[in-house]
Amino acid sequence: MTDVLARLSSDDREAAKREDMPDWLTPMKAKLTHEQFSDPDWVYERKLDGERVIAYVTQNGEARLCSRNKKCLNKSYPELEQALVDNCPPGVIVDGEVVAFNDDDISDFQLLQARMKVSNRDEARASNVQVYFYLFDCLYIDGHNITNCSLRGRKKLLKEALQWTDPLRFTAHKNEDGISYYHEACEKGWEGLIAKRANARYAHSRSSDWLKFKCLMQQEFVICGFTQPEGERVGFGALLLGFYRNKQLVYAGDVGTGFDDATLKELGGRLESISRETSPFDKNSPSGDDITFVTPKLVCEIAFTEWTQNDNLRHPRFLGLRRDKKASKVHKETETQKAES
DNA sequence: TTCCGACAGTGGGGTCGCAAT
DNA sequence: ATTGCGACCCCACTATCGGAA
Repeated sequence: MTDVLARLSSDDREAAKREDMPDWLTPMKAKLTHEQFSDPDWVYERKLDGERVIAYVTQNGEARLCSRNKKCLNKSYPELEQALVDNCPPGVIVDGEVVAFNDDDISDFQLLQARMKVSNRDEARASNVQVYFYLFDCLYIDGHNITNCSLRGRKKLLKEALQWTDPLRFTAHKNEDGISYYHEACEKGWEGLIAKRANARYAHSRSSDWLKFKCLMQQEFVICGFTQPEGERVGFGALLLGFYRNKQLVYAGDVGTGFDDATLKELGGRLESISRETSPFDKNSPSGDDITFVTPKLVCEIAFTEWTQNDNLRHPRFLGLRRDKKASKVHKETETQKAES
């Protein structure tokens, strides 16, 4: 038994499988849940909003960065490639998230997108968007595939294997109090938490051994129009959403999911009956052949992850109609409103 | 029998690059 | 030169089916 694996429990040592380093391991994915919990058999990590990257550091000491869909990302993050070459032993596969932070220290996907286009080291140095690689798992080390070992065992080997210096960061976790940590996370403006079953092996699929506790935003919007359905879809494609700012309707993007077939048909019929030619929006109205505008009087509840820079919703989904709210009272909830007459 | 996981299909914002206009 | 489209990232959700529990 090698020194590296000697640090594992006897069960984990048995689970480690000696084999050549694989070219590709399908990344494990988390399932979304709305029921948060505290359980001592689980650990809780900060959920970072960035790009998933699996890094292969070969026996020759070369680093290959792969996206979730097997695309090579070395050109996007040359400084991460170099950091892995310098600080990770050869013959290791690690799993993590590449992120960029905004001024409030919140992982910011829009900022990261500005960095994804970088294609060499000079450009990376010149970019003012700094990226970090938060590692949270180790799949292969010291000639062994350790995906059948427990999460705790893999994390232990991960922590000891690398020299932890920026831009490489170890993803810390809490061993208890999932619920209070979740509330803390949302107050800080984090994207949420990932809860992981501490003794679970690494599954090459979406698994309920990893669960997303996402912090959600939710508010009402005015339905201002709809798009035509495509393919087998019935009723309508998406709803055009708006809110009032200075008594003008501002476009907040579209929502196209969260409906079952019955709702698509029913609501689609209702929208047809209140359709109109002119846009209810202010001068920044969307336009297009497949858009039908409606009289802005129906209000719906929408859950989403965040506002984008253009006043659009990210990851929106329809929760239901609101009958108890007047359309004219719908504002962006983060904006302070003057009293309306 | 019921439930769960995997897939396909629909929809979202944003970015880039290339082809058609 | 501008526009449109697909391919990437990040997703949520519904409907369906077959196998596990």
